[in-house]
Amino acid sequence: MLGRDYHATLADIADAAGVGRTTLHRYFSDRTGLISAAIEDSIAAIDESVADAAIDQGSPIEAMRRLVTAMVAVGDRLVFLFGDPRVLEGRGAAKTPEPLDDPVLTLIKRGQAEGAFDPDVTPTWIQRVLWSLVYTGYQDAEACGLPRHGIVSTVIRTLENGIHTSNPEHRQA
Amino acid sequence: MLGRDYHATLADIADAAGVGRTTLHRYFSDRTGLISAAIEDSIAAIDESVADAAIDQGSPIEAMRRLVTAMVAVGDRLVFLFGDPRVLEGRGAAKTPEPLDDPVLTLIKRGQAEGAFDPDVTPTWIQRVLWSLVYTGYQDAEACGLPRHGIVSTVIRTLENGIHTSNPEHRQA
DNA sequence: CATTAATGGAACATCAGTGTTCCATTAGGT
DNA sequence: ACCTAATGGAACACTGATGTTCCATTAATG
Repeated sequence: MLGRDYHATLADIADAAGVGRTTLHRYFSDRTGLISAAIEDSIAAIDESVADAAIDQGSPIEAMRRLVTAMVAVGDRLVFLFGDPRVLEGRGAAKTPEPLDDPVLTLIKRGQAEGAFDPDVTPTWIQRVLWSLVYTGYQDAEACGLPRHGIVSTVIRTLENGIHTSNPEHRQA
Repeated sequence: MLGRDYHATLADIADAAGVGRTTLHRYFSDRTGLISAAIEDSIAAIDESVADAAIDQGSPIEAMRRLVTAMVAVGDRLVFLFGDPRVLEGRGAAKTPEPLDDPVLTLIKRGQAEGAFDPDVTPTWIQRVLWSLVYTGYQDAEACGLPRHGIVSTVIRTLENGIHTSNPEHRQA
């Protein structure tokens, strides 16, 4: 719910959850409390999903494919956490939610070192592209009601090869 | 300003513009009036920039590169218009702001027909990837203060070839 | 069945953002 | 220098979201 609209009213949230607004306040002291709880929960869910992908094992390309699958699976949490930059704004250095960034960057660097990923761009850029395509794919699936595995395939395909047909003569000037 | 935060206070906006809140109300009847004006302005600016790119001419690949350059140049407007889906929500069928979608889709279809772009994904998907990478690149440039031409190159590179090194044996299973 | 805890509706004060009015000040044009 | 229009500050009412209290109702437990 908060992923779809970070500024959703507490009444709307309670409504969507099928409980009364009073009950919501009984479980979460105030709005920030609820947001914090949602953030914790999302980070935990994403962390678990990424951990399950075991991206430190196998070839970088296969690991990246598993990672994309894992990320799409928790797309709603990703949209919530990173869709609106204001969600994580207040917690800059305090509770860095990036135990998930680290293994991903490690994978990217490993892939670059092994010659699988483009070594001429920064690992951070690849990470952002990854996130960006997963986000786009997830949104697409949500909007059109497409099945997840199709989206995962498309995201992986584009992530790996871009939008060109796969002949190698087109290179940047 | 509205691009960075769609829910910015009118006082903040007036402040950022260096005028008083009263003056703001004198020029724009109400908040929706200001938003509408900003939307109109952004659409016009994007439209002009995209028109200048002349994406109906030249090879699809070159045209796409010019399009990316043009889009990054008006990145702030794009972030405002499409960053928060609620901006364009109220104006669904009324004032379709997609005179810019059409030429882009035309270019994509032309590129697919001429064998330049991946024919196995939908034009809409390519369009969303394009937008997504431009958005990501622009945000990156804003955050790190990078020069625009560098970002443009990186976006084009990733858009065309993905994150793989450019050998064609890695294909989806 | 009786007791207890949880629920959710209603009502309330509070606060922030908005839109308006009024007026003193200032910038621009003659 | 003078007149006019634009500006922006202060104050106000209004609205919607929030957080709180109180109480009737319901579900769960013995």
